[in-house]
Amino acid sequence: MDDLAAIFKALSEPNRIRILKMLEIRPLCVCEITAVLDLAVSTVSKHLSILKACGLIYDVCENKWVIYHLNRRPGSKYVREISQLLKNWLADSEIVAADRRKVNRVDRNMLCRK
Amino acid sequence: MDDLAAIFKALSEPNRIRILKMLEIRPLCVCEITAVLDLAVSTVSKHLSILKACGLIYDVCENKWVIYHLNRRPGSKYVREISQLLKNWLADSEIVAADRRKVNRVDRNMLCRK
DNA sequence: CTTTCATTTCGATAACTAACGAAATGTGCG
DNA sequence: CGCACATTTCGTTAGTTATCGAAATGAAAG
Repeated sequence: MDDLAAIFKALSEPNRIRILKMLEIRPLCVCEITAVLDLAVSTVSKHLSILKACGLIYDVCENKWVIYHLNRRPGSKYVREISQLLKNWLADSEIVAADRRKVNRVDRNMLCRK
Repeated sequence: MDDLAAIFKALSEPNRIRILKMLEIRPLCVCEITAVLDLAVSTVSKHLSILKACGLIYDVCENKWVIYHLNRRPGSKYVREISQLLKNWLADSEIVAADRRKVNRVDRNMLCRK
């Protein structure tokens, strides 16, 4: 019950939904997500930790980046079934479409090498 | 997007999930739900207004009671599909089982006539 | 082994939420 | 009409959350 409520809570924040919809395009590092959402890095990191804590996403260290992936084989049946619904939703959302265009333009090598 | 987030937020509160699972048994008035959850009436009324605002439940005035019903034909596809999942979940939850036993014992005529 | 830099953690603040009791609302009955 | 009573609204309080910038962490590269 509390597990389930925690999953719903994770999904109750529009910025976190945007992150999940972005990750459907491709795995992303923190700085790429930050660039798309236009929030402070620490804020994005916190959102990611919440999504990760309930199993919606997972992360992999790669070179100097932490790459976040959509979890396509979740252990929890709640996560599995809700993720499946979410994948089919918001295809017509203008915000999601705009985020995805930005995802295609953004490149961690450009963003982070100063 | 914000609609969807609002639905997830409504579902992110354990007491509100309990209310939805109770309403699967039968429609209930505010005082019956209050008796089962053991919260202040005003708190329960607020939870019900949140569930109603996003279309998960609806209410009907009947005599001196306001009877809340699970919305089994939601207009929103989000509500429809999430409700369907929720109906199949938490069957094994001890809290839900206990609430449902209480629902079967509770009677608005006994509760409210003093 | 020190510098660089992506990320996380910390500390602070403002906004929001759940909870309560009391007051207001509204409905049915005498 | 006016009373009884179920429900909602209001005002308050305590706890939580989203956000930021600064400091800490940790890993790769010179």
